[in-house]
Amino acid sequence: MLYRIGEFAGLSGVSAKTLRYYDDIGLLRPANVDSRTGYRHYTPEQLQELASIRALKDLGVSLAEIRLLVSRKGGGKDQRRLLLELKGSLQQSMETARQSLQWVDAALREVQANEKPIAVIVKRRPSLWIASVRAKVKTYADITRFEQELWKALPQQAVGNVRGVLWHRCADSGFLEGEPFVELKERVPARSVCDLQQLPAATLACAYAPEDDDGERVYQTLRRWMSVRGYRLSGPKREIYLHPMLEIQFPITSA
Amino acid sequence: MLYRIGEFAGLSGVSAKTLRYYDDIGLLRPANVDSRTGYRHYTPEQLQELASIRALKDLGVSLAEIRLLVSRKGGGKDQRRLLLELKGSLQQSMETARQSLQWVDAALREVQANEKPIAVIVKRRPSLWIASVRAKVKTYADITRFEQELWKALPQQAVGNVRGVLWHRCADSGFLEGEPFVELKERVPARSVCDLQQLPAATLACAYAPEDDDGERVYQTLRRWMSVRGYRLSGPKREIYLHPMLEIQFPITSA
DNA sequence: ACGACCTTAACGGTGCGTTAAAGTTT
DNA sequence: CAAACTTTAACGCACCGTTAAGGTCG
Repeated sequence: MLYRIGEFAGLSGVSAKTLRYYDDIGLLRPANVDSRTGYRHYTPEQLQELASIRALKDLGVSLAEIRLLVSRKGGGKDQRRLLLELKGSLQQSMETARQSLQWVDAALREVQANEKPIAVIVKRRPSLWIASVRAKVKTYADITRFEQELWKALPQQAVGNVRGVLWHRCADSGFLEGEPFVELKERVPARSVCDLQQLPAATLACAYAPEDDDGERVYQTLRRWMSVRGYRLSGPKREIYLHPMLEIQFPITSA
Repeated sequence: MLYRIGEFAGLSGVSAKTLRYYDDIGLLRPANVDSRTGYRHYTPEQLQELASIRALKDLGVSLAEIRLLVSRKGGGKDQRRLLLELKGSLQQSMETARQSLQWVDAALREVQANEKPIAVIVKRRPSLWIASVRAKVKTYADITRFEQELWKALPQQAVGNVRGVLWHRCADSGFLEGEPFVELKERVPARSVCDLQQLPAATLACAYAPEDDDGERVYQTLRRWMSVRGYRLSGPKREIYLHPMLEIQFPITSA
């Protein structure tokens, strides 16, 4: 008993086009192909094979992976490994969805309160040579004095585009400790007024605020974003000047 | 202050190619394009806009939807609606992942026990004219007698390809009640030995067994599959003959 | 003038749906 | 002979990555 493609499609609930595609990519070859007409013929057993294929696909396995499994149908070893992998990726996608849900709920509350939701994105930044001065200050505004001092101490042609402040301690801890810095495009001789160092490469959770804003809402959002995802701070927070914007960066490591 | 595409790409963590694509599809137009050279220029504010775009994308929103949101930035109404939709789809995908996880765990146990996991697929079937005889029997094999009776009572040219049994009661309930049926390709006059009726359209959870198997494992798998997903049986179970296979179908309705 | 930028254009990959033109079966 | 099937071939979708060939900037 052999089925032609249309009947097989009807029985299996898969379109004829999909069956032809599965033939083309070698995933499910018809049991027989008429050499004169090119008509494809399938057996009832192939209904079961197709069901296995569709079940795996519904679990999110790619057709290429399914083909590997079906072709080298051998190892129970391979099967176990695939299933474990699958389990991992499913757990991952559940966790991602859970976190996204938390974000959406927070965004709904913010929209309710007529505030614009704050977007957080993750970036990788390479390490960077910088010149900086570290200072304890009473208010955020006080830090600008040190920025100017740093600026004047350096040869202009060596200064890059990136400028900002590293915050080692923030208002929560009783006093502020900031470290204005500028990127260095070239090596400069050491000097007394500032430190030369490498800002380490890092993975950063970032968000933006207008420069004239105090950014408190952004800081709060980033802190919550990290705690929801189970990240920890892995260094001083960074503020980057992008007039008229301010980019606030939290260096993170997982757990 | 304007950035060229490369610098903007570096700052935002998005590739220049992606930025060109976003320009092409009208999702993020550069603030300025040099009419002579075609160079694109971006503002710092666009970093924030881009961050919102990427945040939405990471939540699984399509670029087309994001474009709609960004362009008609008006209604908080629209925003709320989108967020609620998003919440729904996220909950859905979490639920799907949860169910898939249960399946994978079950499959792992089966592989452990050296059994081949049974694939379940869902199909929609249209309604079907059938002729049938209903009978109470002691064992599954006893039903074949009625199948032959039905077979002999019908004009061969009216009989279609689909043949099987509807099970109204199975062994669990103390006795068996089955109803062999055949598809009718054309109307036939009523006759005493069998009923003529329409098998209703249904959504079916299906799995396969070799015809010589009793199919108990398949039944058990289908029952568990339904309970995990919160489906209920919506009619008699169907067994379809596809020699040498048997397709077992549970008609389902959600919850 | 050299390298590091920028431009458009084109193909590739996934998993098919959707015509279109032509041959086969009943 | 017509209707209902089948075949291959081609384009399209989303979201870019990846060359390739050629202008621009410092």
